[in-house]
Amino acid sequence: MTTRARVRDAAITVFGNHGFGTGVRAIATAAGVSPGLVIHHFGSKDGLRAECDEHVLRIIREQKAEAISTPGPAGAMQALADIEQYAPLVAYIVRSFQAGGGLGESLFEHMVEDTTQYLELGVATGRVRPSRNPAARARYLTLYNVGAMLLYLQMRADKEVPLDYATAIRDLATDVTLPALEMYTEGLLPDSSMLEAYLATEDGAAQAGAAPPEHTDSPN
Amino acid sequence: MTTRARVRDAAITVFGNHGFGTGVRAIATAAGVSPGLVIHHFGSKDGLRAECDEHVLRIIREQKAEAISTPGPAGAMQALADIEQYAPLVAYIVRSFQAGGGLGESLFEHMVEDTTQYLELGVATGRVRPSRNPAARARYLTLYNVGAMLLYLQMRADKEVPLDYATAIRDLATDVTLPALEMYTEGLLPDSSMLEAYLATEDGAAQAGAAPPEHTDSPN
DNA sequence: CGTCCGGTTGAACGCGCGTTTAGCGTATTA
DNA sequence: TAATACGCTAAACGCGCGTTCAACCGGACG
Repeated sequence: MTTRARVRDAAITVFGNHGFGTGVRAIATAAGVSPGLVIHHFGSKDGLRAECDEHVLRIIREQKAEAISTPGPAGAMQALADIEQYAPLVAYIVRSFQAGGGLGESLFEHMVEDTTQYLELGVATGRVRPSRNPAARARYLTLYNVGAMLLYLQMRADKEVPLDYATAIRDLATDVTLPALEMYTEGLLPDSSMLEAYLATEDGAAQAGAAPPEHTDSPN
Repeated sequence: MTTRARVRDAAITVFGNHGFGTGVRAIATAAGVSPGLVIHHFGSKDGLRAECDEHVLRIIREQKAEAISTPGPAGAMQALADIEQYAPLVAYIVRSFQAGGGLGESLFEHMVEDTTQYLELGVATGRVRPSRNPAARARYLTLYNVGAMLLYLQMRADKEVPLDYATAIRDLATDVTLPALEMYTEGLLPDSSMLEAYLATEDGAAQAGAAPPEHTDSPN
């Protein structure tokens, strides 16, 4: 394994555990090299960061991103099996979302796409109710599930300890599964008056119009 | 208005617009004073940050936090009226959630409490379906709505421009209202098999057991 | 064997950070 | 009026940051 790759992997781990504010010297120490060599290989700290982003994205694309791109409580179960193995990657990704950079947005768009296909399949096989605007629903579900997970992890990570993502996500699943399933099967509102009122507005009609305008209450 | 308060308010604005990494000198310039005076008044940068947290929390408590503590698409509408006025506070709060600190958690717990009462009222008046575990549902709804909003705002804020929170939140409402209302009224799953399967498990029974074990499908 | 060249080091540089300190000006007080 | 306390500034200090640079080392090559 080349030194360059060793530095890159060490950077991913250190960035993930301590944030992008960590100094080059700490990364160099973790990789067992000198600070100057890091700059020599990657040009600058930003260059290193960019190469880390690229590498993480490449790994995820290779693995088809199944572990994180399947939202909802169903896919989360089997994802826990892999998450221990990819813990440094997960930490890095969480930091990337929090810090802004392009990687978070890129991953998010992938997840939206995967969710869209996942929901389409569910609708086709009758396991998911159809929507007036499938694209908006897929984006909504992705935004809410990813956002909630990030907030949950971040509130847990306030302690200095690097945080065990596997157990944290397990705890999240424990806390969330019942209300999520309730929501998914029974909804929140006892009747459809609010939805109909919204659909009667100009905005509501426009939003629903992006999908087939006819709407069926029961699938199959 | 005392100079101390002017520095504090300038710090809230600058922290909100450019993050907590901003230097003391920038805050001092924004407040029209010297860097040394900032330290002289607040002891250290952390002391200043703590006083900002305290001040923000006090303002929100005074205003009963109605603008941000009522989740769901209903309360968000009237909140937009006030949000322009409190834009610096909102920016600071968003930064606080992203950066960790105690303020985010504190606000979150307040929101959970408010959501609990809000949902209880809705259930009592028949406008919201009852839950097997109202506490878990309130926490779930708060976590998901706050998390989604933070993620949405943060992905929008990637540009250097300070970001207009009023229009951003309006856009979020536009994107989310239809799928959210669909979800709230019709759910996602066509039948209750998954929910029943989960309730049959040990975990599911334990989670549902925290609420009154009998469950009614229709309110009133 | 001599030469060269890429990988690597350790020391140094410049910079901006948070913070300290000495001193100034002004208003209050005896 | 003289003394004092306080708000405030300007300059500096020490530190850690990202980055640069001269030198070194070991193997490839003529």
